[in-house]
Amino acid sequence: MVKIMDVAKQAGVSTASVSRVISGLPGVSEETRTRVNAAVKSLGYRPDLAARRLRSGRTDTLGLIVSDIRNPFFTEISRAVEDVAYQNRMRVLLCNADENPEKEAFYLEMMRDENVSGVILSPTLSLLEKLRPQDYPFPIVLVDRYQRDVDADAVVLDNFDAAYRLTEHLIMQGYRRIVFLYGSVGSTGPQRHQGYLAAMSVAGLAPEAEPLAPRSERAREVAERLLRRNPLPDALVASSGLVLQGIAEAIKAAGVKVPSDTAVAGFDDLPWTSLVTPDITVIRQPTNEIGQTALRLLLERVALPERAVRRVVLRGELLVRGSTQRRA
Amino acid sequence: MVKIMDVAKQAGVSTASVSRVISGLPGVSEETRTRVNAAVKSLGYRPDLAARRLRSGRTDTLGLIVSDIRNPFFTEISRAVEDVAYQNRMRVLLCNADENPEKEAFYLEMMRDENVSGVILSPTLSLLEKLRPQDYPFPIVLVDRYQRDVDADAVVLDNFDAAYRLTEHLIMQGYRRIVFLYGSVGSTGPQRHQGYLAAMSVAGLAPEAEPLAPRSERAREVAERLLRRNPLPDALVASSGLVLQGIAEAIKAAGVKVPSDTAVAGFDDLPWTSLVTPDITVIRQPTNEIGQTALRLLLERVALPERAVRRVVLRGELLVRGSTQRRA
DNA sequence: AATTGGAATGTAATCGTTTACATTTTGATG
DNA sequence: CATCAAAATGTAAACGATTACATTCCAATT
Repeated sequence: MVKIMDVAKQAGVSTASVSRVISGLPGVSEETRTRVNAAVKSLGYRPDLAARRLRSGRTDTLGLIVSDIRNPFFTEISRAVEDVAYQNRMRVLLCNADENPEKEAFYLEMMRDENVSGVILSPTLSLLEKLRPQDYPFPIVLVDRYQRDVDADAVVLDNFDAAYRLTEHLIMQGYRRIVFLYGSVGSTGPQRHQGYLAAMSVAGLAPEAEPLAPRSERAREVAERLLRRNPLPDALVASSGLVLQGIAEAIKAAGVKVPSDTAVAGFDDLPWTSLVTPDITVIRQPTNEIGQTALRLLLERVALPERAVRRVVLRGELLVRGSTQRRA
Repeated sequence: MVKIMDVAKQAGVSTASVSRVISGLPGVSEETRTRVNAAVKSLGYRPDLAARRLRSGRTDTLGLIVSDIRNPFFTEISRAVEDVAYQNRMRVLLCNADENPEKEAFYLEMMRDENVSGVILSPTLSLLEKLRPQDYPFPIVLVDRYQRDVDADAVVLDNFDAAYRLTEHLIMQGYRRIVFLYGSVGSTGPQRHQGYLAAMSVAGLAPEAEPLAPRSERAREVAERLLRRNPLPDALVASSGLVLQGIAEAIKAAGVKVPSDTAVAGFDDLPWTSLVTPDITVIRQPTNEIGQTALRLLLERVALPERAVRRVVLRGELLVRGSTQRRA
């Protein structure tokens, strides 16, 4: 393995100069710079990261802990983060907590050990409720999930507003008995539930909501039960892509006509929502922007640790499609 | 920051003993072991990874470079790999090459710099064609994509067989003019194409295939063109989930009846394939098994670098659904 | 009681950089 | 040409662990 000393000898300079050149520090003559670069290239020198990190205390590494990598929402965010990090030549440690607080804790410890510069995190509710960012030696940026008393930068959807508009849309289309199915273990589900309640209340309609575990199987069971009613509910609204999938399965199994028997709407513009017949009205989340913004916030925070906490709230986009056509 | 020296003092032993205890090495009395562990706990000591890696040359880190994280196939594999790694308390550096050879090269260099113990890689075709695993200081396990003359462990689907069986199924259902749409820039597309050709040839049918760039938009364009024909093709078969999605979009836009006008089938059991009407016949890849096997192969290779190269070929599962019902 | 071998423990060198500090060089100025 | 500040360069001390090697301890054996 070729070391910095070999490069120094080859270039006829000291190791300090070599270090300065490869780290892009100032105070090196143009002459030495080119000599060193030549030596580096000719010897194929690559600095030892471990040594460098040990001495400098820096790692140029960020952590990204998502709660479920299989959820396309987080996949998109990961890609966006990854992409911006690549442009900044930073490393990203991507971890999948699988909605499991134990794994989550393990990975946060790992981030500490790895001495990362910062972490982007979509916490489980259990963590969110007790999270104290100041207990960690690195800044944390929350994505997707967030609670008002947590003292960390965050970038989230305006969940209340999005659910409100989605519900409002259904009401304007003539639907009345609108049932809201939401994942109750996260923080987004309940927030969206509030938006739904508000819209129903403003319209003077009676709300009916079904909290459930955020698994598509559970959503399917609940939806199947609802679809055995007589009369059928006017509309079923899902608080997430997963719940929406469960509803779609139940609808297909029950042979219910959409939207004439029952309308359907939900969150997350997953590819299949526009492939089924009829295609489904959804709130699209700006995943790309969420990911990019999160990384930007994190980098800024790393640069200015004392700056005030910032919260970026993004607006969802209502994509009106066939599943919520105006009631005859 | 508390260092190994502090722990040693607290426990009344030397740094060497502390090191042995925390590394789980033999040759330490039960007595010291408990004393050290107590000191570690009471001081909240965490060994410095950089120092440890510098001195020991080990990193306990694996690399996973997928070609497209947004593709659910790779997401599933990532999750499986992650999961097994978590159980083995190993770190995983997950990178997304985005089907971009430049990014891919960058990440491979990064793996070298990070001194990882091994890498799981789904290479772009461009890399696969010139890949020389022996040029890298770490073992490489290929997933999904592979070529016979590459000298690396690999775990892949039996692409030929899967495409053969899928085509054969269509033929037995009474379809004749079966068009195969496949991504021609990867290695899997062409392999599946071969399976299709073989099945058609055995049945004495004239093959017709459309090579295309592996983007759903391209697949959609091609499918739309095919669906303007008169008479319509008997069946459209996709070589991947992405291509299948394009076909589904085209079918929906053209209002073609499936399977009475044209049948549809493809690869990858994506959630939406069973949500659309009719649901679509596909080959399911054992993603979980692929990921787990890849990691297992890698760990074994790390342990026994000289063992002969191994190639695990897994069988796809044919899921027969409504889109290929027997021709009237 | 002396000897011996193995286990337990300790000492100190080492991993390959970065960087504080000291030194030399350079070019401008009086 | 002496002086001086600024720029360039070099020397050597960190960084915090692991580990080769030396030493001590202990019980068993002669």
